[in-house]
Amino acid sequence: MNSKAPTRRSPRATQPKAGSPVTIEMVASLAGVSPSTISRVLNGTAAVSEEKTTAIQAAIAKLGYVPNPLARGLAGGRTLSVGVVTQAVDSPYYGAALRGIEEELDPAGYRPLFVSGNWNAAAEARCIEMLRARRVDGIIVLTGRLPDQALKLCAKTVPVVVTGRTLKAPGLYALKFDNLEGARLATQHLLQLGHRHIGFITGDPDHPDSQERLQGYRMALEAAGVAYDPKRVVPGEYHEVSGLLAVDRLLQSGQPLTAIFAANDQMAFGVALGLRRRGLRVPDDVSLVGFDDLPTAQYASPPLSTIHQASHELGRIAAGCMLQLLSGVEPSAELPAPRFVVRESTRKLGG
Amino acid sequence: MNSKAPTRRSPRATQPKAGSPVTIEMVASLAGVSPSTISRVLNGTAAVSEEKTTAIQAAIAKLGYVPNPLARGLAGGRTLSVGVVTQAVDSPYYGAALRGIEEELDPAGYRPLFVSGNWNAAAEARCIEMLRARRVDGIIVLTGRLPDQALKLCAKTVPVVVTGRTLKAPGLYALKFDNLEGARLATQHLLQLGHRHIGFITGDPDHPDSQERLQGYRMALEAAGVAYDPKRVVPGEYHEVSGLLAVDRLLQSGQPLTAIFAANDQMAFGVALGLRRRGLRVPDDVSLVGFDDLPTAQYASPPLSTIHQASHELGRIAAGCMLQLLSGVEPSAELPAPRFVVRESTRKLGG
DNA sequence: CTGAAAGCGCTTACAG
DNA sequence: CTGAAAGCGCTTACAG
Repeated sequence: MNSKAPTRRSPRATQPKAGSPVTIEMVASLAGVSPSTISRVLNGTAAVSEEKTTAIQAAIAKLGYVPNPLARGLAGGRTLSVGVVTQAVDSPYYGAALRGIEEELDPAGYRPLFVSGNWNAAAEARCIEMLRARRVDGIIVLTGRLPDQALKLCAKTVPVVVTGRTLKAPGLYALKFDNLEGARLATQHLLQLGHRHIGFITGDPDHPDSQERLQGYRMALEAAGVAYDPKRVVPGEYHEVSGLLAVDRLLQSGQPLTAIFAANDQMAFGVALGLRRRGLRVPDDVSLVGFDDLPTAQYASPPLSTIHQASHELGRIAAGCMLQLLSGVEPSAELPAPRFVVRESTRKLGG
Repeated sequence: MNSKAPTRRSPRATQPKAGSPVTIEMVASLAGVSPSTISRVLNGTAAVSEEKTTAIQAAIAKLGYVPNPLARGLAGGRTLSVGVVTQAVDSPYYGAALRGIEEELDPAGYRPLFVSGNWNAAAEARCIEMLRARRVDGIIVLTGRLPDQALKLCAKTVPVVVTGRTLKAPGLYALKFDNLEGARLATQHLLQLGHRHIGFITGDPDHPDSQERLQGYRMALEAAGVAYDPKRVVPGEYHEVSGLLAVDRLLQSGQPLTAIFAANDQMAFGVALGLRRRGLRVPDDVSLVGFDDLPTAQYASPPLSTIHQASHELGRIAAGCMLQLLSGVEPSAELPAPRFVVRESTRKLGG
C-alpha cells in the first residue's frame, strides 16, 4: 500500500494558510472524535472527557483552526459579533468610545459591528434590524433617539446595553452620565473664581442631555445665591458654528459678561473663536468652560477647562457590561462621576 | 373547509417583524417558484422569465423579505459586507473617510466592517484574516504598514482597494494623495508671503507619507532659491505633543524663524500652543501652516491655514472603486489634487 | 428558463 | 460523556 495515498488530504486541506479553510470536520478526524464533540468543547456546551478535550485542543492548535462565524451564526450559535449603534462613526466625542468598545471586546473574541444612526430614530431602527439580520449576539446603543420602548422590545430577543439613559428591563442594561452634576461643577468653578455674570450656551434640545446640563447650571447659580437670568442663556446645537454665533447674541444682549459656559467642547471652541474675532481674549477678558473633554481640548489655544467625560472608559464599560450580559451575569458597573479639569481658559475675576 | 386553516402559516411566518424570519422558502411558495429561481433574480445570476420575476418581486415586497447575509456567505455567495482596515476607529483624520465609505456603500446594500490595525503590520495581517473568515466581499485598506506583497496576495482571492500607495495588481486598486505637491504648495504659500526662515516639523518616519512631505518642503525652497537648512527641520510624530516639543527645539536652535510648517494639523495645534506658551502670537509673530485640514482646523484659534486633504471624499472614492471592482469594472478614479486653504494662521512677513 | 439536490460549516436536540 | 442526524438559509452546478 502506497503510504502517501491514504494520508494525503484534499488540496484544500493542505493549505491551512489560505483563508482558513480548516473546518471542524478536519479537526474532528485529526482528534479522532465527532464534530459534535469539538463544538462542545469550543462552546463549553457540555462536559467532555479530559482525554478528548486535550486531543481536541492539540488538533485545533496544530491545524490553526478558527471556527467560521458565518456557519456558527447560521446554525443558531453565537456569531461573536456585537452591533454598535453609534450616531456617527466620525463623531469626535464617540470616537474614543468606539475604540474602548473594540479594545474590551477583542480579548473575549468578539468583534464590534459599527453602524451610524445619524441622530435619527428611523435610521437607528433600521440599524437594529440590520444588526439582527446579521445575527449579532448583542447590541450596544450609544444614546440615540430610539424610544425606550423599542429598546426594551429589542432586549427581549438580544442583550442590549444603552448609554445616556436610565432604564431597567430584562436583558437590558443602561449606563448614564450625570450631566446635571457635571454642569453644576462647571458653573460652580466659575462662581468660585468670582464670576457672577456667566453666559450659558445650551445644547441641541433634541439631545437628551441638554436639559440636564441647563438644570445643573441653574442649580449652581441658585446655590451661590446668584439670580438666574434667561437673557444670559442662548440656544446652541452642539457644534462649533452655534458657539460662534452664540457669542454675538450674548454680547448683543448688552448684559455684562465675564464668563461663558458652553454645554459642550465643540461649542466652546466656536466661542473661543468668536471672542477672538471680537478682540476679546480667553481667559484675560472672558473665562470659558466646556463640557466633554474631547481629545482636542487639551491642545486648544488656550487649553480648555472642561468637564471630563471618560468617553474611552465609557466604551470599555459598556462593552464589559455586554460581555457580562452575554455570559449570563447581571452587570452592575457605573460610569465614573463627572470631574472638572482645570486648564487655561478660566481665570479668577480681575485676577 | 375552514378558510382560516389553509392560509394560516406557522407562528414564525406570521411575525414578519421579529428579526426578519422571512426565508427564501416562504417567498418561493408565495410566488409559486423554487428557491433557486428567487436566488437567481436576487443575484442576477441567470435570466428569469419576466412573468416570474414580477411575481417574485411582489412576493418579496409583500413579505418584506431580506436575505440572510450569513446564509448567503456560507453558501458561497456574497455577504454584502466589505472589510475596512483602518488604523484607529477614532483617528481624527480617518473619521471622515470612514463615514464616506459608509455613505457610499449603503445605497449599494453593502455594509462596512471596520477593524483597527493600530499602525502595526502584524495587527493588520490579523485584521485581514479575520475579515476573510467573515467572508467579506472586498477589503479596503487605509494606508497601513502591510507590505505591498501581502496586499497583492490578498487581492488574488478578494478585491482590494488601498490608499496611500501606488501599486498595480490584478484585483487591486490603489489611490494615492500627492503629498509632495501638497507640501510644496504649503511651503510656497509661506514663501510668497515673504517668509524665508521657515521651520519644518516632519511626520512620523514610520508613516509612508512623511518623506514625501519633507521632499515637497525642500523642493519649494529650492524653487525659490532659498537654501535648505537642516537645522530648521525637526522630527515630529504626527501628534500634538510632538508639535509642542518641536517648538522648543526650533527656538533653541537660535536660528531666526518667522514661520513654521508642520507636516500635519495635529502637530500644528501643538505648535500653536507651544508658541503661545512662549509668549509668541500666531500669526503676528510666527505664521503657521498645517497639513490635512482636519474638521477642527477651521475652528482653531486662530483658524489654521492648511493643505486640504478631502478625507471624506477619499472614503467615498475608495468605496466607489470597491463597488466597481465588485461589479467587474476596472476603476479609474483618482483623488482630488492638493489644495491650500488660506485661513488666519499665516500673514505677510512684516505685514 | 427552471427545479431538485447537494453542500457551505456549524450547532443542537435525540439517542445511547 | 459522545455520535449520527437534521437543520440553519442560502447558492450553485446538474439536469432538463
